[in-house]
Amino acid sequence: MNEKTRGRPRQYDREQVLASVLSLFSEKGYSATSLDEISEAMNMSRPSIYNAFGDKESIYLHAMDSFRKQMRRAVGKYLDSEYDLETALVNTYLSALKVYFSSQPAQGCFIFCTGPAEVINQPVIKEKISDTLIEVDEFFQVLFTNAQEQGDYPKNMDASNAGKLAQGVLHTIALRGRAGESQASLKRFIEFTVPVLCKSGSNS
Amino acid sequence: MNEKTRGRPRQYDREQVLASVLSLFSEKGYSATSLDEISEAMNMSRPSIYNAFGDKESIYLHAMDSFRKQMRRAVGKYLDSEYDLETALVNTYLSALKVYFSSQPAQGCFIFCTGPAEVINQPVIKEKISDTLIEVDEFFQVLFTNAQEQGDYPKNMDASNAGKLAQGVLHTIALRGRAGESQASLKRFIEFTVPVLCKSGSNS
DNA sequence: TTAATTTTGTACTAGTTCGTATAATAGTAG
DNA sequence: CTACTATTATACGAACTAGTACAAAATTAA
Repeated sequence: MNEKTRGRPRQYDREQVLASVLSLFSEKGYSATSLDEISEAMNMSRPSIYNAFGDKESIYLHAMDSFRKQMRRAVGKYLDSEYDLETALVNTYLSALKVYFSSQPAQGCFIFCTGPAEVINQPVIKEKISDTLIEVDEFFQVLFTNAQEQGDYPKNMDASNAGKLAQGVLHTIALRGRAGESQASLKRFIEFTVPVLCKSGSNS
Repeated sequence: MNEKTRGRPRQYDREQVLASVLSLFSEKGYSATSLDEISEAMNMSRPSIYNAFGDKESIYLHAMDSFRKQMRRAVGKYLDSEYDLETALVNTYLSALKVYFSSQPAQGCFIFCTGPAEVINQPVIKEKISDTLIEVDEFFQVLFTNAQEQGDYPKNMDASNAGKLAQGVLHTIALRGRAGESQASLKRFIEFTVPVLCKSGSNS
């Protein structure tokens, strides 16, 4: 790619304005956020936004991608590591919790707190959420599969559903945080939950 | 209360129009639903709606109450019954699943799929969601406490957090259903999950 | 009948919504 | 210095928005 391109140079930084609009959408949700507010948050004129990111739905999809990247950066390291299952799960949840509580008041998971409302009439958003579910399910499934190989988790357990349940914990933490439950309370919940997810040894 | 009241009689049935608007809000979420659409769905003129239910936010709150009643009717019976813990949990989840998949496409839980988006800027909705979380947590906690008394669940386990985890399963099922995951897949997930919730006997 | 009361229907308003047409601006290429 | 290209700014428009003023309608009470 060329270092310098022709035409008037951009005044905005792509990552930065995406972070701004992600924060805005995370606060107000998709439908309640107007393009005027988006324009102000991004510090870009409306036509510039359209030129750069497309229409409102497309901006929202970009924000979803941005959030997913942020989460991957936060928890990706627990995938290919020497952590045992329990440690990996606890660290993953605590890292997620940090993101969910990174603003005041806590806003939980951008995708699972603001996305589902739009799903029925916005097939593209539905698709993106479904895709996110699959990615996170696979993330957790890998943790359980690795643990099975290392004798850390019973081999007769279904790692796929175990992964889904592990993501379920993420969902409820996200919702609860946004609804006002305290971070301390959710940490206690995590401490209770992780052993339950791991030590279901006496299963059929 | 009087059987016959003065004034022009109502043309609408309260329960019926609440069901209509609940269905509409469930599909589109709070912010994306206009009063024109509400008016059409309820088959009531705008001023009549204001007279009966107040402004848009108030209508939404009424819809939330209506949904909570519906869920209580669906799962309340598993509270004071002779069911053992595992059966009560499975039945509760399957009953919820029935509600979540009662329309095409599945819309999941009205409250936890459409509510969280509005929470940050609508304190009253946040309050109602928080209240719902507490009620459902207590519902599940009772199941675990009863099981402890009957020797069905280890007494050294924290029934409160167990209840929260049990509601978490509800959250993830609701989200996943709305995002397109199949009912059959979620049933398999429930079958996997319930024993995990119940049989964590070898815990510290 | 007449008055009082409640619901309903029409019509309106002031503000907001998303998206775009058009032109100015700021750089590169030759 | 002239073309070319990409981004930005101004301004607009047609549609929709939540909420309400006002009068008509339908009932009960006296």
